[in-house]
Amino acid sequence: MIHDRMIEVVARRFQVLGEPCRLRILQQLQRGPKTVGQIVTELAGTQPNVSKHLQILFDAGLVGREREGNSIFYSIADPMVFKLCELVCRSTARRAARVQRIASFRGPRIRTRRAAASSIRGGN
Amino acid sequence: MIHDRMIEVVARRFQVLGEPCRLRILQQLQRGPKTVGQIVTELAGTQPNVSKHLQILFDAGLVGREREGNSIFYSIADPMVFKLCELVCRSTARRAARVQRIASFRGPRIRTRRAAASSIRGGN
DNA sequence: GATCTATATGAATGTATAATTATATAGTTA
DNA sequence: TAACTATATAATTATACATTCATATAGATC
Repeated sequence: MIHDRMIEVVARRFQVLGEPCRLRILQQLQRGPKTVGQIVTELAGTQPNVSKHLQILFDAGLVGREREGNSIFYSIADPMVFKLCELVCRSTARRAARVQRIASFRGPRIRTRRAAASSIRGGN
Repeated sequence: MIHDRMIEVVARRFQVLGEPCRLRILQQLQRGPKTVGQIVTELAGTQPNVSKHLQILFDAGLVGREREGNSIFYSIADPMVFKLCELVCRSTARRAARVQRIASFRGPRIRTRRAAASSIRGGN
């Protein structure tokens, strides 16, 4: 059970993780610290864009940074993110299997009462 | 390690969870299935808004629904979300403790080289 | 079938956010 | 100090998204 203020904080965290670019950055950092330039190169993004995503990740406490000469090294500050991703991946896989079996289904408007009664929770 | 296509899927999941209203809805459903009307009342939101959030949660496979007469009962379809929230909460608490100790810190621009060398990862 | 209740959906609007371009800043080296 | 490298930031634009209001739909009851 979560406080009302805490909900906003948790939501913000999820929101920060809800961007493919940022997940890719985190994935890259999983192997070890990297400079902005390295990330830009490997991700084939623009430097300002990557820099902003890194700032957002930093503000969220997900990555840390350290200057070394001219470069700045970013690194994973909270390995929790990988556990999160693993959980989501597992659940996604389960869901994919379910969808395969049950096939696509649009919503309750189409549904007859009998169909509703016979279907299982989470049924699409 | 995650596929490139999978990253988009995972990001979408996080994005769906990155909305306070939706987290509140999920929290309500944790105690058991509820109708849209019940959720609207307890959340003090508008009916169309809650309905849309429910649709998004449903499309993401996080909740299921079943019609019962005139009402539609929504329920948790994937309890994984609560594990996710728990992980985030724990990590947030740790981070809060750290921030307390280190105090506010704006970014690397202000930082001298010495400050950078002495600080720890994730240091704000 | 008309009306009522519960829920979903479409259109309009405001707001947040990602991407891009141009520029500023910090540190290094000559 | 000037030029150079690496990174951050400001301004702009485009797009996605949440919210609201009005309305449509499905089922129940009369």
